[in-house]
Amino acid sequence: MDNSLTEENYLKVIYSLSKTQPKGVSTKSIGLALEIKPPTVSDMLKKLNDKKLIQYALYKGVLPTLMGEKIALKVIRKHRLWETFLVKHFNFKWDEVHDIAEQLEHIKSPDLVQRLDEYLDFPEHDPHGDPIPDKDGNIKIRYKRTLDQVTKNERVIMVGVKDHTSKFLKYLDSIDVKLGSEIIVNQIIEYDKSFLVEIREEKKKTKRSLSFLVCKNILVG
Amino acid sequence: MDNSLTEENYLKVIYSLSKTQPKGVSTKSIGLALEIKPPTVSDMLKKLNDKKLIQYALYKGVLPTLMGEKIALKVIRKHRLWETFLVKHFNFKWDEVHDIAEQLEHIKSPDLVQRLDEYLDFPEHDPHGDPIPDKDGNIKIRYKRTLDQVTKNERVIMVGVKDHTSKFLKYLDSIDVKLGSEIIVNQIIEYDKSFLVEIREEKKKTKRSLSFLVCKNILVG
DNA sequence: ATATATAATTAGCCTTACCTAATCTTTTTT
DNA sequence: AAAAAAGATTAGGTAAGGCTAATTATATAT
Repeated sequence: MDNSLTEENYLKVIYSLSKTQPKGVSTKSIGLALEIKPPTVSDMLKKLNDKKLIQYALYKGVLPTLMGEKIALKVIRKHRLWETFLVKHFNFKWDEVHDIAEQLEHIKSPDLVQRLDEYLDFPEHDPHGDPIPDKDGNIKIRYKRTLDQVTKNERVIMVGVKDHTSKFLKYLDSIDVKLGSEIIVNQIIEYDKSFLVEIREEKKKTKRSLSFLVCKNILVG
Repeated sequence: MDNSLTEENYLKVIYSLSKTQPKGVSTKSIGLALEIKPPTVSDMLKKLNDKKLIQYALYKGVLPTLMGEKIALKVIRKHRLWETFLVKHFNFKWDEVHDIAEQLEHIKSPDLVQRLDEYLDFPEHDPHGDPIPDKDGNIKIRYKRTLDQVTKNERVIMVGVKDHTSKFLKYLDSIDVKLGSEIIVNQIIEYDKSFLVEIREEKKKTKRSLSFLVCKNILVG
């Protein structure tokens, strides 16, 4: 009845990759994401297909079925709720919670998830701004741009990150960019596509130069 | 370096059983506790012995080494901290937390355990009255009797249970016996060794008859 | 349109953690 | 003290989830 930890991880990754590979997720990309060699992935795809959790035809990419998507969303929901919990109640930093949540997301107890959700007062986003699916798997996707798509003199709010690595998150900390920060694009340098911005917090206003790569990984709305 | 979930479960059970089988824990009892057949247990004992986590000689009982005990105590510490957390913060009942804690106890993050301990303000006992080992594995064992060892007219405090099954815990709920309850032994019925007691809470005083089996499973101090 | 490169799958193995059936050891009974 | 019973271990097998090497499909480039 229940899925193994390994199956859950495959479904989560397939679900996530399907957002950028909507025609079918490649064996290779799954292997890369899970750090598992392609032949092993092939075996598991057969298994998940037999269980009707993914749609799979030999040599074609895979996509989750409704069932598979539901399971993936449950795991993602738990992951994001736990991350929120760790940051809000245990004072972890946003760059410290991923690995722990990666373990906690596999705890099996619907009752526990429900109470966790209640304890957090039904949050809609995790500490990185990612939306938290509700208990029925509904996920609110609001339209977002990356900062590099913003035009000169626009004023936007930082609402998420695309790069979740600790390195990137710590860099954002160091330049005082956080969820909710107000960013005004003062100038765009044509030569390297870097942005000169003003970051506004409660009181502070800081001028910064942000590289194209950094802008590409900041979600604003 | 790290131990598998399975190894942790063996070490935990061997440690616990060593308290009642101090000369050496039998293969059979380990199998019964873990619901695993004796040949499987034999295999694992060899493995744990090779890792120097238990002392083992063929056909003799086993005992944890210092290393093994340390690992067991870490797992037990996590189990009891999580149980405490679930009851205190997520409003679970004391009979609902065991299975969830059985999963949570294997989450690997020393940092998380530390913050959990802090969040709970360094509790000394879990919701069943069992002592929680500190971060160095020290465990405060206070002398305890079971209620059946109490003599007539003595006044004692309920401090724990020996039977941790949901059935027993729910029975105690139903007769309003909880940690901290004051129990006065009014009479001991010779025929069936049942106890007539008075249970005192804040205001309430209730007279009850407790069977010998029930008394055997209530710890008082 | 074919040759080449890339990606995916099959074949064959390994380890972990289980199992049953058979074979010791040890303990208990008589 | 020998026989019987109980307990433990060995032998051989299974499923899950990994791997490498070899093969087969598909995609890309000339």
